[in-house]
Amino acid sequence: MSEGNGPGTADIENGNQGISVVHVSIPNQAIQVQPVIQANQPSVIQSAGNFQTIQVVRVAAVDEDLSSDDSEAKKRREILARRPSYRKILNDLSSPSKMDDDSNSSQSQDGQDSFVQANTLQLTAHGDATPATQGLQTLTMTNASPTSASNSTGSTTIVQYAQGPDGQFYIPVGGTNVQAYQIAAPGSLAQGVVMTSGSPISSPQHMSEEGSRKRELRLLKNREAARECRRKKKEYVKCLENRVAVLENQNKTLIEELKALKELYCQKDA
DNA sequence: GACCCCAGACGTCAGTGGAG
DNA sequence: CTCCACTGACGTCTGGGGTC
Repeated sequence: MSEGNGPGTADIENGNQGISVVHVSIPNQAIQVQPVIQANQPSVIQSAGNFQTIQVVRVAAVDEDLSSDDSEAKKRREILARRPSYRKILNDLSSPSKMDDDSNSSQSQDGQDSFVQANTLQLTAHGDATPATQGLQTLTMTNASPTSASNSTGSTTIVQYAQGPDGQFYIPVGGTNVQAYQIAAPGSLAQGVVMTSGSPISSPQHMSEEGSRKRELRLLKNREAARECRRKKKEYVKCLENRVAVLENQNKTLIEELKALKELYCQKDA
C-alpha cells in the first residue's frame, strides 16, 4: 500500500502470471462492502489491523494461457525450479504481502521500496558523550528496508560503532536504545560469543589494524544483510501463503461453478 | 517463583553466484 | 581473479506460555 493512502484507497498491482491484485483499505468502522466480482474472479476479504483489506484477484493469464503452447509453461516451471533469491522472486512477483499484520501493514509496501538494495554506505562522525565511545562512528545504510532492524529508521539503517585509542572497537549493546557499550576487541566476534564475551580470542598483534577494521565492517554489513534476508524470506513466505489462499479460493469457486453447470445439465437432460 | 519448552530473532560463518 | 551481496546452517539469546 502506498504511504499516503487514506481510508478508502486502493492499490492495483500487476504481478506475474497475469494476476492482478487490487488492495482496498477501508477503516474498520461501519463498512458495508459489496465487491462486484465476476464469477471467475474470486475475492479474498481479510482484516488487517484496523483495516479491512479486500483483495480482488483476477487470474487472467492463468486461465487464458491454457490454450497457449507448452513452452511458456515449461519456461515458468524452469524458473520455479531454479529457485532464485528471494529478492529476484519477489521482484518478479512484485506483489509483496499486503495482508501483513500490525508490524508491516503501516509500512510502505508498493513493491518498490520494500526491496531496494542496501547498497550505499555512508560514514559520518557522531558526537557521543560516552567516554568509551568518543568518536562514535555511525554506519548509515541508506535504502535499507524500512521494516528491517529495530535500529532502522525510515529508509536508513544506522549501525554504530566506535574505535578507542587502543584500537579496540566499541559496539552499542541493547537493541533500539543505545544504553551500554561493550568492548569488542578485534577478533573477538567469533561465532556464538559475539556480544556476550568481552574477552578477545585471538591477539590483536596478529591482525593489523586495517584488517580488523575491515573485518568489523564486513561483520556489520553481513549482520545487516542477514537481517534483510530474513525479512525478505518472511515476506516471501507470506506472499506464498497469500497466493495459496487466493488459489484455494479460486479452486472453490470453480468447483461450485462446475457443480452448478452439472445440475443445469442434469435438469436439461431429464 | 522456579523450571522447562518452544518459537522467533539475532550474529556469524561458509558457500555461491554475479559483476567488474 | 577479486570483491561483494545473498542466503543456508548453526549456535545463542530472549520472551511467552505451561507445569509444578
